[in-house]
Parts: sequence; structure tokens; C-alpha cells
Amino acid sequence: MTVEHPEAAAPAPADFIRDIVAQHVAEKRYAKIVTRFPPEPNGYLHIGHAKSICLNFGIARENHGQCNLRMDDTNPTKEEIEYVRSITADVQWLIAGWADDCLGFKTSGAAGEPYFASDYFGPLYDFAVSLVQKGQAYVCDLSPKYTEAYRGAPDRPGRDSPFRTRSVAENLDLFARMKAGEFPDGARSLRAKIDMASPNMWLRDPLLYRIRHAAHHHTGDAWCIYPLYDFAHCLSDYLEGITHSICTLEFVDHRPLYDWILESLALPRALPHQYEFAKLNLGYTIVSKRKLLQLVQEKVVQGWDDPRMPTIAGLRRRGVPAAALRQFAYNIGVTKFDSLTDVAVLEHAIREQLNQTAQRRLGVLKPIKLVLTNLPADEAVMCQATNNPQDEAPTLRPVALTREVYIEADDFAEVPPPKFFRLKPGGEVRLKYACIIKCDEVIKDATGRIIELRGTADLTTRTGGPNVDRKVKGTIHWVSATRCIEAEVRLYDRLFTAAEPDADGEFLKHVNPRSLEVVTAKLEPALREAQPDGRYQFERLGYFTLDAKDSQAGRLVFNRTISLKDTWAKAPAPK
RNA sequence: UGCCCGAUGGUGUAAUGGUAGCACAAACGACUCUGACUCGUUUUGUCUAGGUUCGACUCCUAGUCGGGCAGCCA
Repeated sequence: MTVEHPEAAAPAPADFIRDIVAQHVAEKRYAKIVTRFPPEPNGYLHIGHAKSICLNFGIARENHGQCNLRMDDTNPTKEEIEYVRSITADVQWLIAGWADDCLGFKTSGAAGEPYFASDYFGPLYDFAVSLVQKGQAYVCDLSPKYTEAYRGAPDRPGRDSPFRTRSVAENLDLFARMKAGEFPDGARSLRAKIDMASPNMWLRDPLLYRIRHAAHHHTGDAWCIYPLYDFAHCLSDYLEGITHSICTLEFVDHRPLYDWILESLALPRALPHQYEFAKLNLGYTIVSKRKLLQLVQEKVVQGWDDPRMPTIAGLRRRGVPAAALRQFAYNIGVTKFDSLTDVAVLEHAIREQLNQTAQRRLGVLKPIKLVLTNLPADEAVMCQATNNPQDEAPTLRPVALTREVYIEADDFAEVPPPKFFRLKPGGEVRLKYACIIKCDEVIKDATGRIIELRGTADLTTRTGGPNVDRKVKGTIHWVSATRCIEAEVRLYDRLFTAAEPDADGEFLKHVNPRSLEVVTAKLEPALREAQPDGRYQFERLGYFTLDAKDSQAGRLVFNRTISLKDTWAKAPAPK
């Protein structure tokens, strides 16, 4: 059958991070390469995460290593179990058949369960105590407001907290009482003792623990103090034996802190190291969990998995194959340059994948009836249609040509523009897989609207017929009017009208009002058997897939994944 | 006016001191029972100024421009 050819044939990807890993492999620095993908379960994963997943799992895959999916769940007030579920499903879908054998699972707990930073709250607390004992962390009584004031500014040093010089014994006592729940939220915090005058803001005695009397989705009421990202992340990496901790550019400033914490603890095993790359920016797309949440909350879209959303769930529902997303990630590369990727790169990867794999079908989105007056009303001419011309040995299926057919309204023009080689009055066109037909008559209603076309079929031009080789300029798609099914078809367009929707900070103002058009289409009956994970090319139109969520037996709903490239539509011809 | 990161055709990305290449996009052409696919051709690039060197996209210095950093978010 069809292969995922670009992936199989392409050389292994190379980028500055993989270069570093390759060097470490060459010098045998680690027994095994272990990476991790650490989303916070506070939203759905999007295409930017897909880039990171492909990087982290790709490195594991290329080096016979492992990549851990880890919920970075240290903030109970923002995280939900629903997101844990969706993230797990999305990651597994994206890597299935590609890197699923590199996915690390925690050894305890339910089978197939991802890692949780919150599973390390115990060890993390012990590490914090250890830091206090070394005199490198202290309990600070400054309120959030004063903590901020004492921190200074990027161009102005901060001032030492008055609690910075507390004794180890007092710090130990206070930290234990924080854990015991003796103080309200925000009353105290645990801070690293580094340097309030550092030019790096993240080294000005950053907070390690804050008090939060809140239930956690994974640990319940076990804790009322929660570690912050910087403390939890490096140590979670260490605990899991991560070798390369890959994150995005905004964490570059945090790297000295990442190293400081690990080095301060004088840990026995090899330490993980952090490497940073530029996150994805995509034209006409929002790639920010916070803003995507806004689209959901304000009902601009119908949910996180709305097919217009750049979420992995949305793209999947739209019909984008996982392999296309992987190909896209491969094509855009990994650098430290903050770039804006053209959506055309994504669209190309989708079309390339779908062209290889999608079954061809006939469907008419905006039908106009054509009566072939020389055909009998009660008989069908059986024709053979190719399922996928890209296959090495393409298979066929029958389609019925009948006296009444539907053709696409766009494929007829009473007054054709120049170079229009579709149907026009008195003109000829081939009905794909059937025969050449001629338009004899245009029927209009009282208002002048075209309601029907009449023509004749030249059956001698059928496949196997004596005049099969007769050429006409145009070939159009069609379905039998008496042997077709109806289905709802959702035609999606880009969600935003601006290449950089949030360039002015008002992305909601650039939502495309025509991002969704719903039509009732006429489809060939074979589509009745469409499968939820099936990919179909409606010939000359685009790629479609069944909407797994809204389709029911007898009431099918198709989503347009992407249209075919259309150089005719782009031409500046008057229409 | 502090620290950090970056800059190669329209876009993205290679070249790690030795021929500036690839992909996308665009334009044109061939083919076509999908105006698709495929194939062919073409256009366009090393931020600036110095320096090192036989030789600089690459190394050094200064500048310019862009991005990040002042959550008890991650």
C-alpha cells in the first residue's frame, strides 16, 4: 500500500540541538539519551507543541533513547484532569507508528500513565529542606507586593529581603510549618539565596515554594505548598534521568538558575542540561494556549477541537494526518531565530501526505442539475473510477452515469471568461470517468436564474469506447442525481484574516467571519461507507474527512481538511 | 538605560575558514480523463563598518535592527 514516503526517504534531520546530542553520543557521555516533553495541563496542545514533540521524540527515536511525557503540574489553580487526558491522547496520536516505542511510562501507577511533576512533590520537598540546611534557601515573609518591590528592575539592582539572614534552624522550622498549613496563601515563601544584585532577574533570590491552599488534580489535598517551575523542573528532569532538557527561548535566562539548583544540591548522578530553541510562529494562526483558551471561552470557535483551531485535536478532527504534522516539523527545522513560518509550508505538507493516501471520490458541493436528454430515464451507464492514481496498482470502483446528474455550479459559465475550459452553452466537456457531454440548452426561471442545463452525452467517448481518445479541454466532476447521497460538508478557511493576528494585541478583531461555510453536498454513494479515519479527495475540490464527532449513520458530516491547489481560481480573471 | 539571545532570497532553513545549496512561495512552460499530481526553466540572499586570513555566511571588534527578562504562571 502507500508508504509515508517523505519520512521514510528523507535523511535524518539535523539542527544545532541534534548536533549537540550527536556529539554527546559520539563521546559516550550518557548511557542512554533521554528527553522529555513537559506540558502544563492547563489547555490543549497546539501545533507549536507538535514541533516540540517531534523534536523531543525525534531525538529519542534517532538515538535509541527515550522521551518522557511529563505533566508539569505544579500550579493546582490552573490545571485540570481534562487537559491531562487530551494531552496524553494528542501525544500518542502524533507519535503513533513513529516514536511510540520511545515513549517512557512511569513504572508505578496505571499502565500507560504519563509522568507527573506532582508525583515528585515528596522528593522535591526533601531537596528544598536540603537547600535550607546548606544555607542556600530561606523562608521569606515579604508579601507578593513587597517581594516585587525588593526585586528591583532589569536596569536597577534589587535589595536583600530583611528575612534573608534567618538562621537555618528558623528556616527549617518555618518551612515545615508552611507545609503543615499554619500560614495563609502568600504569607511566606521559600526563596533561593543567590544574588539580589544579579543582572539576571531570575537569580535575584527566586521563589522556590509558595503557599496555596488549593486541591490539586493529581495529589488532592496532600499539599498546601507547591514548588514553582524553576525548582520543580530541573529536579524532575534529574529524577527521571533526563539528559537533554529542551525548551523554548524564553527560558534562556532561567538556565543559570536551572544549573544553580542542581549544582547546589551536590547530587550524585549525572545532571541534565537545558537547551533552548525558538518556538513556532505560524502565519494567520495564533499559537498561544492562553489566547486559544480565549477563543474557546468567548465562543469564537466551538471548542478546543474545533477544526479551525491549530490545536492537535482540532487539526486531527479537520483531517490532518499525524505524518503531515511530522513532515511539517521536519521541514521547518529547529533554530534559535524567532521566525514567522508561512502557512503554505504546513499546507504543502498536508497536501503532499494526503495526495499519496486519500481515496478519490466524486462529490458536488454546489450542485446544478444537468439533464442528458439522449439517455434513458430508468437506466444507468456503469463507469469505472480510479480510487487512487498514486497507488502503484490503482484499484477501481463503479460509478453510475444517469440521465440526470449534478455538476458543480462553478464549472458552468453562461458568459465564460477567457481561457475558461469548463462547460458553456454549446460547449463540450468530459465528465470524469464517464464521457464527453455537450451543453445544448440553459433553462432559467422567471427571474433569470439558471435552474437546469440540458445536454447530450457522447457514449462513444467512454472508456473502452471507439472515441475514447477524443480530447476536450475540460474535465469536470459530477454525481448521478438519482443515485447520490446528501451530506453536510463543512468548508473551513483560515481563522484569521491577518498574517500576524496579534501583532496589534487585538487578535479577536482579526477573526475571519467566513472561516466556516456549511453546504449540503451531493456525493457518490460509495461515501456512505466513509470511515472516521478515512481520508478522501473529492476530485478537483480538496481533501475531506468524516467528522467523527458530529456524523451519525444516515447523517454524515464531512470536514474539508484543505482544498486542492487551484491556479485557475488565483488567476485575475473576472468571474 | 542592565543582562541574555538572534540576524543568509518573499518565507523558512543549510553551508561550522575553501563553488552560497535545499524547501516553500512566485513566474513561465510541458504533461494531464483532477486547471491537482509530476516534470522542466526562471527570478530573488549572507544587516552595516572595520579587522584577522591566501581565502570570511563562518573568527574578532564596534554599530544597527529584532526578540526575551521586573508572576507567589509555565
